Amino acid sequence: MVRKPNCKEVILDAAEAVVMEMGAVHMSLDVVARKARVSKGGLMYHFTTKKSLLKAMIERLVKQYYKDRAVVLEKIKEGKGRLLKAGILTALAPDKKRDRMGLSILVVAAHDPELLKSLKDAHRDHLNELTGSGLTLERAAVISLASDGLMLSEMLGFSPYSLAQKKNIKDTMIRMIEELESAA
Amino acid sequence: MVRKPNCKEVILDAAEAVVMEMGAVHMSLDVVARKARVSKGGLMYHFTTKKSLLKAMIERLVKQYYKDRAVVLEKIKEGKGRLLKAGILTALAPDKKRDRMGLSILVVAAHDPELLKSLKDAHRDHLNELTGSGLTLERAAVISLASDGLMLSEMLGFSPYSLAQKKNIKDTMIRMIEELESAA
DNA sequence: ACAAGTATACCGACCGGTCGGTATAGTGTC
DNA sequence: GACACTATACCGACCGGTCGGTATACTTGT
Repeated sequence: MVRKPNCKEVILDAAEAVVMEMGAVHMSLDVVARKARVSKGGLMYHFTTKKSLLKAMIERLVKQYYKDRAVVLEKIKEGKGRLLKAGILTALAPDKKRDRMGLSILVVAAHDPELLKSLKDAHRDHLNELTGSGLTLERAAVISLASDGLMLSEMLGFSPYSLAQKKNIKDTMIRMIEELESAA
Repeated sequence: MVRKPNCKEVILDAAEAVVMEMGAVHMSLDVVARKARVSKGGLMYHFTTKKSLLKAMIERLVKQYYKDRAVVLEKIKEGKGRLLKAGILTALAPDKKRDRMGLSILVVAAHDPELLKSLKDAHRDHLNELTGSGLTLERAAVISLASDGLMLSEMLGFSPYSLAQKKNIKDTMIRMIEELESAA
């Protein structure tokens, strides 16, 4: 009987994988346990209820979210004029993690929307940080909305854009905001 | 035994209401039937499987989507210079229907993501229509992304913006794109 | 005009299976 | 010996789907 050093993380990963493969509704505890190569008892040992598993999923996600945001804020602070560029680049960056993020949000939203509260707070915090860094609410919102839009697209498997197109789109947005910046 | 004149529509409405109230996962056939004041047998008469109900949900939604798009395209065609304004205004318009739309997408995505295909096609068509009307892909993408972002926000109950703020955001985006327009 | 037949629209009990959760006895590791 | 599990059995609730039956509306032969 091998002790798993970070069993919780393994289970969380498995849960995400299950959602990706079978859809949010079909994420049952048995299936997750099997995927994580853990007995059901083992799973229940770490997460006493399904709700606690779901909660852990978004909590891990929110944690990652804040970590990413710290990087953005750092970039914004150091390069004053380029703050928007930094913000948008990060917001629109194609990220493997973002896909998983979308999936986790989807499961939780489907099972128990109330659990999204902490994510909602993180989202609002992000907006506040952006505006606090000298951006007007509107410009921050544009960045935020574009980021959300891209996430939704990836999350549902939409996003008809090629990688090259995505780059062009990003460039366009940066130009748009920079022009606005200099006009103000 | 009263015959309902448009029973299918009533059931579809009920399904959406159930999702809104209890979350996507808890949308069972029994609950939907009860909500629609139809017996389970009655529901199964109209929708032989749950999948067919889900399919009907997004099909109705896609139909509405195309109807809305027709209006936008009309506006774009008549006022050449203001095409972007018209497009963006419609894309960002706060719409009660959009909320239900998001919810329906959420259920279907949770149950059987494959069923989203027709919506995906509609989404792509919309982009093609925008680019076909003289917009570059990038500008069309910005409109599209912002629209998606707003939908995601509403869909998950995010969107910390007040109505006045939303108006400002829209104005900002319009200004941004108009400036880009004149610069080109 | 009306009975007979047929298609349509709907009811609600029921079935097999799955789900979240509980319980319990046992096992290797620190 | 506490901890971190495995393995398995079980429970009640609920789920999607079936089925036999019934009420209503439309057609048709006479």
